Amino acid sequence: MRILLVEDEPELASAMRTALRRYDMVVDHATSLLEAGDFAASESYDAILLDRQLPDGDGLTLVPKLRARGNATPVLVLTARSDTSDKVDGLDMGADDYLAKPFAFEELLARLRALLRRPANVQTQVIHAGDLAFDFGHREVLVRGEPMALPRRELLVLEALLRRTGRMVQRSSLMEAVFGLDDEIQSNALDTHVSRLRRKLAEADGKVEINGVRGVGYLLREIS
Amino acid sequence: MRILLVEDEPELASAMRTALRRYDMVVDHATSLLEAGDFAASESYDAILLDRQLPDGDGLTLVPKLRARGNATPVLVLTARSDTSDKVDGLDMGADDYLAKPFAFEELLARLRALLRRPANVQTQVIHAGDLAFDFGHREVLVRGEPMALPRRELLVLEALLRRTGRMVQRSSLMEAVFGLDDEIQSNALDTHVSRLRRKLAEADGKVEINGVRGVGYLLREIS
DNA sequence: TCATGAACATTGCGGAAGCATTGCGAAACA
DNA sequence: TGTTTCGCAATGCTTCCGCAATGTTCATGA
Repeated sequence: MRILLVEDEPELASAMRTALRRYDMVVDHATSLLEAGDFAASESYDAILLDRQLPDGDGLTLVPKLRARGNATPVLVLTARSDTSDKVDGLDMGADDYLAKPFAFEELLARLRALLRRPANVQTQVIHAGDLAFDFGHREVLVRGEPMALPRRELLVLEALLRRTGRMVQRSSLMEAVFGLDDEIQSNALDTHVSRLRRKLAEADGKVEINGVRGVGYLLREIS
Repeated sequence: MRILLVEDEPELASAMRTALRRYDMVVDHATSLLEAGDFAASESYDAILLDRQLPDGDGLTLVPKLRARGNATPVLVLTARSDTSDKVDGLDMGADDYLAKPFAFEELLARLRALLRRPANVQTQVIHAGDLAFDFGHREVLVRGEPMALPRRELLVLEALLRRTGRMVQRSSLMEAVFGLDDEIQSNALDTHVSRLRRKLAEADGKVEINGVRGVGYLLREIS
């Protein structure tokens, strides 16, 4: 579990960090709104613990920014103020829960657990063809739901072909997708990979086929 | 929005009902645990407002029953008691939020809105694979019911893999889960942990296996 | 239609890159 | 302060990859 702690008071921050670590959480620590925004943008967290009183503004203002960026990370807001209208603000701005300081650490933990209970599986783009599913985000090929191990280069070939299922992919464009720019390949390495991929697909799936077209390139086709 | 209100005190119940209606919520009203259970089983609600002090027992006991039936309706617990340990109880039993009486109606509404915004809490607290059970609430691994001690880093690896049992977990994503940001690991530390974890799993369980996939990452698989 | 050459297909091989495992010293923890 | 755990580096091992050799297909032209 990875947590972003946004708290400028050094003592409290350090105590919380230690306590959270005791529960096997990996904690990143930001001390300002600005820093917090950067962290949240560049890393991915399971939850954010957010103090309101920060040197460069009200922590709450971070929440709508995150949401606008499509970041749905659960946010637990910590604050010294505890009257009702403040709570309402926090929850209405898209925070997920609210905890008034001072708090018992146990309660913090329990609330955190409640937030983390939600599914953590990030949805990524998946392309289907035949009985194949290619999960781009996780760089994984599934055959009828079962993962199939593929070497890196073959995976790249398959990816490039699947992105244009049923249509031609130029040889040059395949080369670029598989080898990039830096490698200067001077053999039939590409053909080799295509060949090996073909065999594996035939064994595992049998419903897709890679056709070569002389002088042009390759295309992947579903066979009926 | 359809709400189930579980509250035996007639006056309070009536007031809440009226207030909720004003916000266009459809309210069903139960006055006992038994009745609440029936309602929840036969109808479907967007949220449940649950008093703890009911004529036939502690309202909280309803929550695990619901969850066991696969009912993931958000539950907001209302109670006169407000010390920390009670709150922890409530949240750990699967309730989603907690509000101490007396409360401002505005806060109730804000918390309710926050609950309704959440994606349904479907994920269990415990993940099973082979003879393993990973209890997220208590941060503990059980092998055939017996607790198994694991160092922090290995536990993090296992957790990350179990959250996607049978599917790829990218190396980078594992690194994040295990080390976070601040550590700049420049060795094969991750491989080390995976290796040690492998050995322990093989000894203790034998029904799960961690497969490495070159250039991509790892996946945890149940072996048949 | 057949000969011919060019482009693609397949397969084995050696070097290399990536992973697995283990011991060790330092750091964290109790 | 004794114990556990962690990061690291050294070692051995498996897999992968580019290559080249060989086989196959296909278009072309006589």
